[in-house]
Amino acid sequence: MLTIGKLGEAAGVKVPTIRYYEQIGLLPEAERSAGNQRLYGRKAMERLAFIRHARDLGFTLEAIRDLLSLSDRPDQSCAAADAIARAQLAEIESRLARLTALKAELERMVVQCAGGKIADCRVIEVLGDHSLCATDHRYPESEVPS
Amino acid sequence: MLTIGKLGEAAGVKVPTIRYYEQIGLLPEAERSAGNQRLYGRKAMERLAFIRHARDLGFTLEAIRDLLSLSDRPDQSCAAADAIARAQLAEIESRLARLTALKAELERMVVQCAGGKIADCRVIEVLGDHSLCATDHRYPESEVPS
DNA sequence: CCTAATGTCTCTAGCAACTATAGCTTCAAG
DNA sequence: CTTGAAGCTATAGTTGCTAGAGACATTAGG
Repeated sequence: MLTIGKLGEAAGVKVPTIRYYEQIGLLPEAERSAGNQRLYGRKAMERLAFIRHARDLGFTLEAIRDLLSLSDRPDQSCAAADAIARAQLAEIESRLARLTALKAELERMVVQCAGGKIADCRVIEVLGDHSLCATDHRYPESEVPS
Repeated sequence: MLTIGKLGEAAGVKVPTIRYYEQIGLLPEAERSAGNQRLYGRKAMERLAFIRHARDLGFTLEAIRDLLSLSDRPDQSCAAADAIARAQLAEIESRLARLTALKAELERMVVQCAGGKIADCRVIEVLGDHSLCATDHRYPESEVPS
């Protein structure tokens, strides 16, 4: 049995985070030693590793909660797990597309900064004027106030 | 002069967000009408557009605060603005790389889910076992508890 | 065996960047 | 003149932790 510190070290999760996961019900309440310290066995370790891995993949704690409750019922269809993973994949693909566009715009900004004065700085200028950039702008010219 | 609702609509920023920006000092305190309602002119609109655009590009409010104070001193060198933008670019590049790796792993997981039972589900399995994935795993086998 | 240094305990508050709610007042349209 | 939308303030909630305070537990060294 491991104390919370050892578990955290082993799983690459900080101690307060483990206590937090217990608090919100992602981890079951741990056994306690005579001196009231939490003790963890292999099952807790595996559950924590599952959580950490899913977090690394960008799943929200809510999604992880769902996945964990699915994995507790191994005889059910895995369609739900598949759906959660697919949703996560779609989410990541959309973030990826967005970030790629942002990167392009930032690169343009940075390249165009000639190292002069603020008044001529493309970074400031581009940020201040939607029409200078390629990304969606949400208000028509007509609505710009006087 | 625009009321807060019109300004928000025009700039694509929600009303409580505008009040929040004022509260934390990103926007100056707005003029008020006789009935104590906020009124905004073109300068406020431009400042808000600047903030929204920078937020869209992923800059933190802190970075935006810095950029705004730079843009208030147009005679200074733009090296600082350039540095902020470059840092943001580096940050985005790193997130991009990470997301690309995650996407690959999620795709593998999803493809391998044969549509059977949870017990055989690759999604659950891969999440539960670090050794089945390609990403960094932070604890050596020797530290896995009994 | 005692002490000092860690480690753990609970509880509370804080972080970013908003979002939502409650209970008002003010404004614009009919 | 009334009604409904939009505004006001103030407070609390969100997600996923992280940091502190002050008290108890455990362990390593002398």
